[in-house]
Amino acid sequence: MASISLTFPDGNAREYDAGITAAAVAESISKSLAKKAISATVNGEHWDLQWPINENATIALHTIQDDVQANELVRHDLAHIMARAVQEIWPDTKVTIGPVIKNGWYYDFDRKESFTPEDLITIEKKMKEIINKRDAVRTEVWERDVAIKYYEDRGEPYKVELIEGIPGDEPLRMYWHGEWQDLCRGPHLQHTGQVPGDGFKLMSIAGAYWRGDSDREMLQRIYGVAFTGKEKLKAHLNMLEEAAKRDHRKLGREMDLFHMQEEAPGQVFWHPNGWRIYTELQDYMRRRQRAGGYVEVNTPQVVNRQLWEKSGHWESYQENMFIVEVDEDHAREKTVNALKPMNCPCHVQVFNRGMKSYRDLPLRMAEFGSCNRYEPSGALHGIMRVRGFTQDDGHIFCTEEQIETETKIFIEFLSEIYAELGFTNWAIKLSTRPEKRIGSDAIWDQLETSLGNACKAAGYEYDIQVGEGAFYGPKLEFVLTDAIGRDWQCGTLQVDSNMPERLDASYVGQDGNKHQPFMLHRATLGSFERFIGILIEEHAGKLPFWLAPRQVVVASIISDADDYVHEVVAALNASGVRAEADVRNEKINYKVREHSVGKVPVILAVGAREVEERTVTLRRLGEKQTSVQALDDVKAALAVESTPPDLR
RNA sequence: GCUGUAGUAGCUCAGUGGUAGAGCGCGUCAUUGGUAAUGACGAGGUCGGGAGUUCAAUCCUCCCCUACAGCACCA
Repeated sequence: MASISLTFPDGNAREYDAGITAAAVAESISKSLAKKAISATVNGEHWDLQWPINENATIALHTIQDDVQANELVRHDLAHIMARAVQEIWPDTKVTIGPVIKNGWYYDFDRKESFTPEDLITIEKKMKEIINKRDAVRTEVWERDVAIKYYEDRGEPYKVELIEGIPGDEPLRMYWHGEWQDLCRGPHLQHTGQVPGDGFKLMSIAGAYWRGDSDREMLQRIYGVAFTGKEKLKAHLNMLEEAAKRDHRKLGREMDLFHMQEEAPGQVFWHPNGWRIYTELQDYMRRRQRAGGYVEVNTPQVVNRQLWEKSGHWESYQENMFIVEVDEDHAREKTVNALKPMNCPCHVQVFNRGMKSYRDLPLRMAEFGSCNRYEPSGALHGIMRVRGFTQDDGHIFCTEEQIETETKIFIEFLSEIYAELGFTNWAIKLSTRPEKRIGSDAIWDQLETSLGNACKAAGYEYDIQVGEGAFYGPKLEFVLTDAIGRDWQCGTLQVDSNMPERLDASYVGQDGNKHQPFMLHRATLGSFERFIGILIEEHAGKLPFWLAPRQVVVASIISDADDYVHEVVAALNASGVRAEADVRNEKINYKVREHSVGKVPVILAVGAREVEERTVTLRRLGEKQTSVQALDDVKAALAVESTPPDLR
C-alpha cells in the first residue's frame, strides 16, 4: 500500500498508509484524542473523521473546543437528530433538507398535521434521548440509482428529487445516525453523544416553500439554535431578549414616535416626536444633497396609467399598485390612475422638458418622493416595510463613461452620511444579471465591472449576489441590520438604460446627434420610514443629540423653582435646543425615571440652589452622576451639540 | 400571498358558557420632595369585526380584518 505524509499544525509530518481516516490518525496520536476528536481540517477542507485521506496533506484535528468547526458540526448533527426524532414520533413525516444557519439550523418537513408549540417540547425531549444513546454516526458513498431506489421504496420523494438535482459525477454520501438515515454532504460527529445535550433549543415553527418556490409545496420548518455549551446558549438567548427591547415598534410606542392602525395597514401615523426625527433627518438630507450637486424636484402623486404602461410598470406591477379612479358620477371622463409606486418615470418627464445637452450631464435630480405600493400583507413589518413611504430618491442622468465615477461619488456621499448618523457596520452587495434580462452580455459585463470598480475605488469591499440584479441592470445594495440581526436594504444604486429608452429621454451630444442617457436610480437612506426604524434600533432609542426629538427636559425639584425653569427653557429654545419644562407636582425621582424611559438625552434639574446660583444640574441619559454647571455654559454647549454634523 | 400563532382598559397581561379583573398610565386631592416609580380616592372596556350554535357567547363553530414569526415578494 502506498504511504502518504500528513503535516500537522506544528509543522511535524508523519507517514501513514494511503486511505487512512482522520479517526485513525487521531488514534495513532493518543486514545484520549481519538475519543475527543470531532472532525479534521484536511488541506483546508472540513473533513469527516471517517473519510479516507488518499494523498499527502496538511491536517488539523478538531475537538469541541474549536468553536467554528464544533458549531458547524453540532448544528448539523442536531438537524439530523431532530429529523430522526420527528420521524420516530410521527413516522408518516417526509424529510427534505436541514442546513446549518447563523446560530443554529432548521429542517423542513412535509407532514399533514401542523406542528404545535407543544410538539417542540416533545421533539426536544426525544432529541435528548437520542443524544444520550450515543448512537454511532456512519457514512457510505452510494450509487445514484441505488440511492434513488432506496428513497422511492421508503416514500421519500423530496430526497429523490434532491438526488436528481445533484450532478452525475458527484458522489452521493449517505449518513446514518443510529438506524436513521439521511442524504448528506457531511461532515458529521462520531456519535450522537458528542452533541452537548444542554446547548440547544428549538425556537419556532414556520412555513417554507419547497426549494424556495412559491408554486411548490408549503413545508413546515422548525428552527433551532445551538452552541457548544449551556452557557453560550444562555448568552445567546439573553442577547435576543435584550435585542427585543430595542425593537423599533416597542421604542416607537415608549418614545411616542408613531403608531399604526387597522384602517391604514402598512402606513405610519407620525406623532410629534417621531415627526421631529423625520423632519430633522430630511432637513439634513436636503442640505447634503444640495452640497452634493443635486437639484431637488417634486412630482405628482396620482398619475394616469398611460405613463405606467409606457414605463412598463403597469405590466409588471399592476397588482402591487394602488389604483385611483374618480367616481363616475362626478367625472367628465373615466380615467384610471395609480398612486406613484416610484418616482423615476416622473423624473424622466422633468428631464425631458426642453433640450438637454451633454454639457448638462451628469444631471443629478433628487426628490423626497412619497410612494405607495400595495405590498403583500405578509411582507409588512413595523415601519421598515410599509405601503406608504417616502424615498430620498434621486436619479443621475449620465453618459456611459460617467457611470463609474458617479457611482464612486455616490458611495462616498452615502458612506459619509451613514457615518454621521452613527452606523459603523454596513455592507455593500452587488447584484448581478438575473436570468430574465434585457441587454447584451457584453454590456452587463461592463456595467457589473463598473459598479465593482467604483466600490473598490471608494475603498469598500462587496459581496456578490448572483442573479439578483434588476432585469434592466445591475445594482448595489447598501445593507444595514436591525436589532436581532436581520438585513435591510437601505441605500441602493441601480444602472438603467431601459427607462430612458422607454420614455424617450435624450440629450444632444458633442457630435450634434441625439443620444440616450443612462439613468442611475439611487437612494441613500432608502426610505425615511425604514431608515428611522433602523436608526432607532441601532441606537436603542438613544439617538444622537441633534436627532433626538426631545433633547432637554428642565425639571423643577420644588415649585418655587418654576419661574426659573421656564427661563431656562426659553433660553435653550432661543439658542436652538429643543427643551421643555416639567413643573408637574412630582418628585424629581419620578421625573428622572419618566424622561429616562422616554429616552430624553439631557435632564436639567433645578431646585433652590440652582435658582440662587443661576446654575442647572445636568444628568445625561444612561449616566448616574450629575454635574452642576452655569446656565450660560450649558446653553452654549448644548447649542453646539444640537447642531447637525454637517453644520458644525 | 402562503404556513403557523395571537387580538380582553392607553400599555403589559390575568380570567370565565351566566355581558369582566390586576399592575402601570390617566383624573382629583394631599404631599415641596435633590436624580429611575410619594400616598389616598376615582374614571376608564360594545373582550378586533360579522354571522352561527345556545335559554344565554368575550369564551364554542365559521368567515373576515389586523398584528407577530418564517417563507415567497421588494420596480
